[in-house]
Amino acid sequence: MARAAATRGERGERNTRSPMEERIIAAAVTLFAERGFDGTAVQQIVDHAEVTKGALYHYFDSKDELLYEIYRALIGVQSADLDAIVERGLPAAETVRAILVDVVTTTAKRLPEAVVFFREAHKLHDKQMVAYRADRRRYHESFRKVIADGQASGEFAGTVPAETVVQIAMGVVNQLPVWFRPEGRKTAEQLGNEIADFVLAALRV
Amino acid sequence: MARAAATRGERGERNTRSPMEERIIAAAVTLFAERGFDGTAVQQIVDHAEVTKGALYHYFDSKDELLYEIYRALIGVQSADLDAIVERGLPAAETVRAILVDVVTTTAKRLPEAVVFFREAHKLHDKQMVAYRADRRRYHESFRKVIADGQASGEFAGTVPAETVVQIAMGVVNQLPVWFRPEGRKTAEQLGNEIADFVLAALRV
DNA sequence: GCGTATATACCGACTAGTCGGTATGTAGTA
DNA sequence: TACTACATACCGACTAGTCGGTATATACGC
Repeated sequence: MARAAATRGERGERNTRSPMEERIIAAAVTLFAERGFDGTAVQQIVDHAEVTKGALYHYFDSKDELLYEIYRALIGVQSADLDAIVERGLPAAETVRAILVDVVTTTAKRLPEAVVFFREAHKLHDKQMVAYRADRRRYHESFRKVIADGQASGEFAGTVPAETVVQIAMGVVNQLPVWFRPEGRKTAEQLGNEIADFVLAALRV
Repeated sequence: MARAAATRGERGERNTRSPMEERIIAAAVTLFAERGFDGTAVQQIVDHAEVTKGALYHYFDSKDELLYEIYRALIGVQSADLDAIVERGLPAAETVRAILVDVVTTTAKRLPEAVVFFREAHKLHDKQMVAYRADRRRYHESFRKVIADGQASGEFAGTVPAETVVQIAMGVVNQLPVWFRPEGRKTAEQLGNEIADFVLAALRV
C-alpha cells in the first residue's frame, strides 16, 4: 500500500529521502527531461534506477507523485533563497541582482528538474496544481514587491509596470533550460549577471 | 497509403489545406494544448474533429506529422513577418519595436499553437527537428543582427551582448503562452509595446 | 449519352503491443 | 509471530496504426 508515500500524503510532506527514493527520483528526472512525462514508462524508470516496480510502488503512490516530488525539490530551494535575499534588506538594485543571479544559478544547477518542470507542470492534478500555483504566486509576488518598492522610492524608473518586469524576468528564467548549456562559454553566474544588467538597465531612472 | 501526405513528403510541403485537413489540425491543436501530445489519443482527435480514423490516416502519415504541421503554420507566419519588417530598413529602435509587437501579437492570436509548440517541440523527429532548428536559428540570427547593427552604429548601448538581448527577448515571447490571457486587461499590442519599452530601455545609450 | 476503367476519399473493425497499477510472495529483522 | 522492504508475475484498459472494403468522382472510347 505504499506506506511511506501514503504517510507523506496524510500528514503533508517529508523533506528527507531514503537512498532508494533518491535513486528513483533521479532516474525519473533524467527520463522525464529526455522523453517527457507521458513518453516515459514506469518500467523504464525502474530499469534505469536498477530497482523493481514493486520497490517504486512501495515508496510512491503513483507516477504522478514522482512529478510532484521533482517540482517540490526545485521550488523549495528557490523560495527559501528568495526569502533569505529579501530579508537582507539591501537596496532594490542589489536585491534584484541577487535574486536573478540566484535563480539563474539554481536553475542551471538543476537543469533537468527545471526542464521537466516548465514542460510538464500542467499535468499536475488538483491539489498538487493548487500547491504549485500558490508557490509560484508567492515567488512572483515577492519579486514584484521588490521592484514596486524600488519604483516607489524613486530608485527605479516607473516606465514599465513592475508586473511586466517580473513577467519578463521570470519568462527569461523559465526559458533558460531550453537553451542554457552548462558546457557553454558563459557560466550561470555570468549569465545571471548579464540578465540582471539588462533588467536593471531597463529600470534605470 | 495516405497519398496526400506522401506527396507532401516527397516534394516538400504544400501550403494549402483541404477543409478536412483543417478540421483535423484544429482538433489536434486544441487537444495537444490541453493534454499534451502524448496525452492525446488519435481516437480523441478524430472524435473531436468528428471524422474517422480512416480519414485522418488518409491525409496524414502519422500522429507526428500533425505536430509538425502545427509548428509549420506558426513559424511560417512569423518568419515572413520578420523578413518584411527588416526589409523596411527602419532605424534599429523602430525595427526592434515592430518585431516585438509583431511576435507578441501573432503569438497571442495563435496561443494554442504556441503552447503546443514550445512544450512539445523536442518530440519532433530527425528531419523535422532539423527543419525546426534551422527556422528558429534563422529567426534568431536576423533579430540578433538588427541589434548588433544598432550597437555598431551607436544607436544602442553595447553594455549587454546582442546575443543575450535576443535570448532574453525570445525567452519572454516563448513563455508568453504560459501566462498571457486574451481576456485579460492588456491587449497583445499593449503588452508587445511594454516589452519593447523594456528592451529598448535596456539598450538605451 | 452510356458503359467501363480507374483514381480518390473515406470507413471502422481489428491487431499487436504497451501502459499504469496490483496481488501475491518471500527474505530479513525484531 | 508480526512487520517492513522489497521482488515477480500478472491484469485489464488503452494505444497507434493497418487493412479490406465502399461510395463517389473523373476520363475516355464509342
